[in-house]
Amino acid sequence: MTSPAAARRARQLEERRSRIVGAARALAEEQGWDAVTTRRLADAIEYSQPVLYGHFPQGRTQIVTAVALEGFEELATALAPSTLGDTGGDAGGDVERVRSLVTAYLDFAERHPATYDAMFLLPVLVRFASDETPAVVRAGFEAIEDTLRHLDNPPADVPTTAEVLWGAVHGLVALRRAGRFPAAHQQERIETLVNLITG
Amino acid sequence: MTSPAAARRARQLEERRSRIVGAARALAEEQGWDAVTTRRLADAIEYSQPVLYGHFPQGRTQIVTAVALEGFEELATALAPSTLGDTGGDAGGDVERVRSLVTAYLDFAERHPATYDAMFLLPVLVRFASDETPAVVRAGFEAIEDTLRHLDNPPADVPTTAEVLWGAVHGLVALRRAGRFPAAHQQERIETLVNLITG
DNA sequence: TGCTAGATGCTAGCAGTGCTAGGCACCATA
DNA sequence: TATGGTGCCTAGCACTGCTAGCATCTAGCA
Repeated sequence: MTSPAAARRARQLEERRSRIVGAARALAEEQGWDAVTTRRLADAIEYSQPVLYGHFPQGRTQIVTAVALEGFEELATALAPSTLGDTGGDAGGDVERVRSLVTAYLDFAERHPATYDAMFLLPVLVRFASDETPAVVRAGFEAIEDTLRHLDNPPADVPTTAEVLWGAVHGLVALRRAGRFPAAHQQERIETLVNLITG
Repeated sequence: MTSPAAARRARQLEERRSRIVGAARALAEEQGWDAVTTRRLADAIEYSQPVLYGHFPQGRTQIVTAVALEGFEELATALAPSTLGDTGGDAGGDVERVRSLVTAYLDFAERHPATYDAMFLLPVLVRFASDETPAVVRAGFEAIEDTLRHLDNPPADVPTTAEVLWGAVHGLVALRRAGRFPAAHQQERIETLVNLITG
C-alpha cells in the first residue's frame, strides 16, 4: 500500500539519484575523475554532501560504480550489431565483422574515456568473472564471443580467443590513453589485430 | 673543484634519494600506491616531509616516476634474453621465442604489480613515444621488436605488430589485475596469443 | 483542522592528503 | 673563533572523503 505521496517521493528520490550519477559522469568526462569530489557533486545537484550518502552508502566508489554500470550497458549495445550481419559467406566477411567489432569498441572508449576508466581502471564495487557478475557486465563480453562464434572460420577455442581479443583491444585503448603509443598508426594497429584474429 | 666534504655530501644525498625511491617502491608493493603518502615516506627515511621536495621538486608524481624508470630498466633486462637464442630453425622455434617473451613480460608484471602500475597506469613525468623518451623506456619496446624481427617467419610490419603484441600482453595484465578476467585460464590465453602472433 | 512522530537535509567537524612558508640551528669556511 | 650559508624542522594551508548531531519540515492520524 503506497500512498500517492510516497510514490511521488520515490520518483523524486530516483530522479535525484540519477542526477548524481549524471553529474558525476559529466564532470568526469569534462575534467577527469580527480575533479569528481563529493563537494562538487553536492553543488551540482544543489544539496549538501550527506545527501549523496543517502543514495550511495558506500560513498564515492559506489557512484563511480553506477557510472561504470551505465557504461557496460552502452558498450553492450554498441557491440551488439557486430554479432548480427551475416555477410553471406563472401571472402571478406570475417575481416569485416571483426573489424566492425573492434572499431565499435575503440569508438566507445574514445568517446567516453572517463566512463571507460570507471569500467576498467578504477576500483569499483562489482564482482567480475563470478556468479554475482551483473548480466549487463557480461553482455559485452558475450558480444565478442558471439561475433567470433559466427565467423565463417571461427577460432578453435572461442571463449579464450574472446578473452585475448578483449585484452588486446583493451591494451590498445589503455596504452594509447596513457600516451604510451604514438598517436598515429592506430588504423594500422587495428588492421594488424583484425588480421591476427581472422588468420 | 669539489672538496672532500662536498663529495661526501653528494654521496649522502644520492644515497638518501635512492632510499626514498626504495621506500616508495617497497611500500607500494606491500600496500598499494594509495599507502604511499609523503608523510609515510618521510617516516621511512627518518626525515621530515620537506626533505622529499628537496630531492623531488615535482613532488609525489616525480617519486612515482623514479620507480617507473627503475621498472623500465628491469623490464628491458627481463625481455632481452628473448631476442637472443637462435633455436636453429627447428619448427617450434618461433613459438618458443614468442612464448618466452610473453612469459617474461607477464612474470615481471606479476612479480612487481605496483611497479608495473607506475610504468603503465599512473600519471608520470615522462614523455612517451617522443624524441625525449628516455632510452631505458624504449628498450623494452625494442626487445619486442627484435624478437619479432628475428623470427623464422617474421611478420610483415614488425613495428606495428610489436605495438599490437605489447598492447595485447598489457591488456592481459590489466584485465587480470583489475579482476576482470577469471583467475584461471591464463596459460590458455598465453598459448592462444602466441599462436595468433606466430600464425 | 491540529498535533505529533519521523523522515529529511543541514552545519560543523574529523582525520587524512599533497605541498610550502618561515625560521632555527648547525656546519664549513675564512 | 666569528660568520655566512645551508639543511632541516615545525606549523599550517587548502583540499579530500566521510559522519555525528541537530533543526526543520512533512505526512499521517485523530
